[in-house]
Amino acid sequence: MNDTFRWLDVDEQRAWRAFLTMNRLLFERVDRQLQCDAGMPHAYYEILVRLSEVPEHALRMSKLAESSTSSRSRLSHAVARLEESGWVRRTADPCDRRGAIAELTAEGFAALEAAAPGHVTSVRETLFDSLTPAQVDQLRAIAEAVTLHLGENPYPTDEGDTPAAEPVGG
Amino acid sequence: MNDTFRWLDVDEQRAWRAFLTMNRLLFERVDRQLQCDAGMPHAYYEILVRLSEVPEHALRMSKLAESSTSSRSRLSHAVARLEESGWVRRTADPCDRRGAIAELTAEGFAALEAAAPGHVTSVRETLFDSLTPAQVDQLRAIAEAVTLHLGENPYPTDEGDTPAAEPVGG
DNA sequence: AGCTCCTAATTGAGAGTTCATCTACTGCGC
DNA sequence: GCGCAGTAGATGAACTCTCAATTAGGAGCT
Repeated sequence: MNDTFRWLDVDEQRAWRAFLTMNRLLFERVDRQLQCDAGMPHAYYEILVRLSEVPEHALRMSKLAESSTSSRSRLSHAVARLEESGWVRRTADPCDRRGAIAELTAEGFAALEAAAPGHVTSVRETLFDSLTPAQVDQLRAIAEAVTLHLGENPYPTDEGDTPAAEPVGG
Repeated sequence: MNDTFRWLDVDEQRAWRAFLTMNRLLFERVDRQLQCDAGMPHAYYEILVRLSEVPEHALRMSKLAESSTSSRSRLSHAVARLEESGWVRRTADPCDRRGAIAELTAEGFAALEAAAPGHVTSVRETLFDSLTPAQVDQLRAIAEAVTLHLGENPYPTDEGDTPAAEPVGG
């Protein structure tokens, strides 16, 4: 493509392929566990987590999309589904009537609390149990570097809003 | 879940969340690039890569599923689509008539060759350009550890078969 | 007011994945 | 040969995601 084009060298190839394999296995398991035990895919769990960490358990759709690294369209569909399940409620924003506010319901919070331990366990078993503390730190540094390089915030939650109440966030 | 249940500690939380953010951004870009420029999602590109690396450019469906870390069902659908595009051909296995053999066509190989540089460029830009060589090595080690811990082979291609011809594998 | 441009969010179609089910064939024991 | 369990793969429905189009409201200008 560029005049500086290079194939991946041997180390990069191995890293990329191992990374792909890890990702498929990891998210396959995490997703399946959540789907079975909590009735929702991981993307939806994340949305509930974001809401649970915000004052009033409510957030503008656009903010929620940012903080869950989700497209607006995806979020619309997701919240529609979560609303059907009774876990989220949508209300109009009184200040800007274009906007909608998604709010975690009591049932949604309860579902999250019920799902969290199983989810954390599966994350621990599939990821952290394999790694040394040094590797956990390396992984964080790598992920932060990549995300920042792509011009994004690695921790979309920390954008000036106040933090969590419960440690539900897996 | 266990009597040894623990929440994620602060370091683990940060690592997990940064990892999630990186993954979404990374695969979103890689997938979009391939979809736009080559007309296939990354999962399908991987299937073509696996076939291209194998003698005769042909493999039993079940072997192909293993080596692309894919479920059988997914592979069936995927190969059906790839067959429509004329990139893969399916023939019956003469030895075991339950089996089917997927074979990369000349058009499929050409499509792969055409797609490879753009794909490698996007992988480089979204991942490797952000990392030091040491981090590339750390990432590989982490991915290998996790994959092995889950009882799988980080490099499903290297299972005793002979290796690649062209460096198409991004 | 009227017009244009922009932002917020929803909607519907199309594509990919998963799950459960189904067909076809193999291999083994009776 | 017959039955039966197990394997290889395909299939259809349900679900999620993406993309493009659409609705609806705000902001600024004349």
